[in-house]
Amino acid sequence: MSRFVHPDLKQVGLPVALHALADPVRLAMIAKLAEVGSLNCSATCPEQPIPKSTLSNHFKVLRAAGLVETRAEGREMISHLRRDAFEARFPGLLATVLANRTD
Amino acid sequence: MSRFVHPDLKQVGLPVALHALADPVRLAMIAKLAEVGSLNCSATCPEQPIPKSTLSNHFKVLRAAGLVETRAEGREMISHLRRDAFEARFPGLLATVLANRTD
DNA sequence: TTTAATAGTTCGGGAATATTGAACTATCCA
DNA sequence: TGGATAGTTCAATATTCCCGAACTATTAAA
Repeated sequence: MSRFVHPDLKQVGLPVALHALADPVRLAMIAKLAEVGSLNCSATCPEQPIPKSTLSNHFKVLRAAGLVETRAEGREMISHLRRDAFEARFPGLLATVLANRTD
Repeated sequence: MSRFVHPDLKQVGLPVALHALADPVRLAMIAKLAEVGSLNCSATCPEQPIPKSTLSNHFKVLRAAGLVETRAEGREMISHLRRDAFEARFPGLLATVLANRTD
């Protein structure tokens, strides 16, 4: 279990951020995180049965986009949105995307 | 030259829209269209030398996302943003994305 | 009317990405 | 200690993307 990479948002470009948001599974994960706050990895998963390795990859994409921060807590990996940092870098973007999401 | 497909925006999902926006070249194209109005295909192209076939593909993606409408005019293909329709489907999204774009 | 030039599309194959099963690490608990 | 749980990493497969080459359609020139 190596440490996770949480980039400074100055280094995140808009295309990377949009790409991270442009996936139904990741959108569902982010919506759930926005709703609930912090969640462990598998609880963030939507209804469909997503393999663990795929889910792990989705988290990596979300972290690389500066959307999510993950910390180890016991054997769980707890993730939460980097709301303020992301908002500071891309004002209004997350809120607009979430508002336009249809379940 | 077949006719272009311009979907009803009701059929366009948020991930498709975000995916279309999540590319530097397409973002530049859209920014230029937003600025100038209507443009032919090659004039929409950014500075870098993008191959014609690639550019053509980018337009197909933009059309599929409901962002752009293309009509044939002589031997040119004139494209313009579907501003109102896109805004009605995804309120605030295009404006927020364009506002967050750094040249 | 050919012939050439322009503007872009379509097709196909190689390059780049994404997905996922299997093996692994780390932690907790009995 | 051993087993169960939580998730990562790796490597192979599947999918998507990019771009050259060939094509269509229109305009212009010879």
